[in-house]
Amino acid sequence: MAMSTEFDVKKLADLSDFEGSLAARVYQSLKQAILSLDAPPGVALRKPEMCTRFEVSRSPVAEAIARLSAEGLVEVTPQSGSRVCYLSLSDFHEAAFMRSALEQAAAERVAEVRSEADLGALARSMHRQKLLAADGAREEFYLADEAFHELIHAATGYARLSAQTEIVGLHMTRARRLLLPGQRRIEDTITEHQAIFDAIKAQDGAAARAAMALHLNQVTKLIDALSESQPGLFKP
Amino acid sequence: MAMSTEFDVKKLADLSDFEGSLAARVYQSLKQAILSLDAPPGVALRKPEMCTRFEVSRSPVAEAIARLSAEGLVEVTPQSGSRVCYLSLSDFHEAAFMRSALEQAAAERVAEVRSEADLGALARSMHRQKLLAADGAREEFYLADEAFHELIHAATGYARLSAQTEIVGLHMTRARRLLLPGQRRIEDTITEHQAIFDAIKAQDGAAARAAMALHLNQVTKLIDALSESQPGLFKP
DNA sequence: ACCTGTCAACTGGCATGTCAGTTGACAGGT
DNA sequence: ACCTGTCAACTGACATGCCAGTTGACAGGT
Repeated sequence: MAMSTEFDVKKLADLSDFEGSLAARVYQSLKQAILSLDAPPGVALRKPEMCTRFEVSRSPVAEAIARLSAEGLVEVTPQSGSRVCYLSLSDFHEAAFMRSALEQAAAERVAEVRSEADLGALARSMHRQKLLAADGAREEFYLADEAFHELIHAATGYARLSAQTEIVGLHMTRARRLLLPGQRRIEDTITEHQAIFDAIKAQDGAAARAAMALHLNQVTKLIDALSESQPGLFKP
Repeated sequence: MAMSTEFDVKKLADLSDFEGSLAARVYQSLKQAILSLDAPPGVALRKPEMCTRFEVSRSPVAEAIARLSAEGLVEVTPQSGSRVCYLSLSDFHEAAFMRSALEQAAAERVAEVRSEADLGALARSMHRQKLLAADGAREEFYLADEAFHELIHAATGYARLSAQTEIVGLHMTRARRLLLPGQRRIEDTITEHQAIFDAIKAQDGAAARAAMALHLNQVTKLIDALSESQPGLFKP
């Protein structure tokens, strides 16, 4: 079959990699596995298996799965089972729409209210991205990419914005893992980030919004192309 | 003291008013109480009290509080207690920012993709709002107001948008309860809704976005004025 | 009157016991 | 071979038991 229905719990990150309550750590470990597609869409999440894997009881596992269910990454059928949600093109589009709405608003606001310190942090991030791209450090560039967006969220002065943006965009983040970014896409990303940065520097809110919209729309284009070349990747 | 620290559990809605699992029902009942300010900010949520009130065990109550904590309505101090979050002007502004971002994007999209059926539903909603306003039915108008916004969310075709908008805007919704809308505000609301509707009808995305921004900004203005006239309502 | 150390009552986090609904394998009839 | 009724194994939901950390009242020293 095209998609495995089993899931090796050994791939789950150890709880010691996270902090907080046991339930919070189980949640983070599972979310990481789901978003990285290590836990493939459709796979059954067996609580007893998780309990032995993490060496915890069912309580923290149940709470973690309940939270993932509330966020739409896991679907729970009462008295039957829990499984990782299938990839869905409509879920992706919806997540992309909501995330884009929040990020456009954030970029526009940051352009208007940014401090010199914010601008400096963003400039350092741009510099770092270019260095990593030149080194071909793809994994680190991915992290720097995310960090750039988080810097923009932070510069709005809204503490919860980053977390909320992540939640509404979860289905986009997961689908994005299907794309293996080549050197070309990395360079395009930097160009798009540069446009956002320039608009923020110039305190041009409308331009920052437009540049952010353009940037996030690239992922949508790539996913749409992928779904056409590989029908069956996404559920109806 | 200005704000009660006790909370009469008798004000909680019965679980039979909701559907789903016990945990889901407890969650809805508590959320309703928090958003309506029946559960005043800062009040301690005592689990044993809830258990006797709802006649359930601690499990569903714990899950409900965990979810409210994840959404930011309740703050949990491990081994100490859980309390309803205090009203915060910054939380309000943040929620208003995020909700406005999503609603502006929704209004813009609906203006562009609306069907005739969508337009008809919105027109009926406008008509109903005017009738209720003429009757002075304030509580029903409040519900019709919310329904109008939900119709716009639904018309985007994005199934989760409405729920996500509600979540990111929770702190705005709660603070809004401090405002007792007079006849004047109701008429202003209708005027603002009409502007949104007209722009959607005219398929003018930019106008719909602007009208929605203007509409939601009114609440911010009123809350800001309230916080100035009554300092101490909001925590630092 | 004011600090301060003690301790009992309370809290949330976690482990575990129990139960009813779901499901899939399988036996038996067609 | 196919349909079908049965049932055992599994699941999630909920109840309950236990423990450690927190807190506030209070006694005793200053």
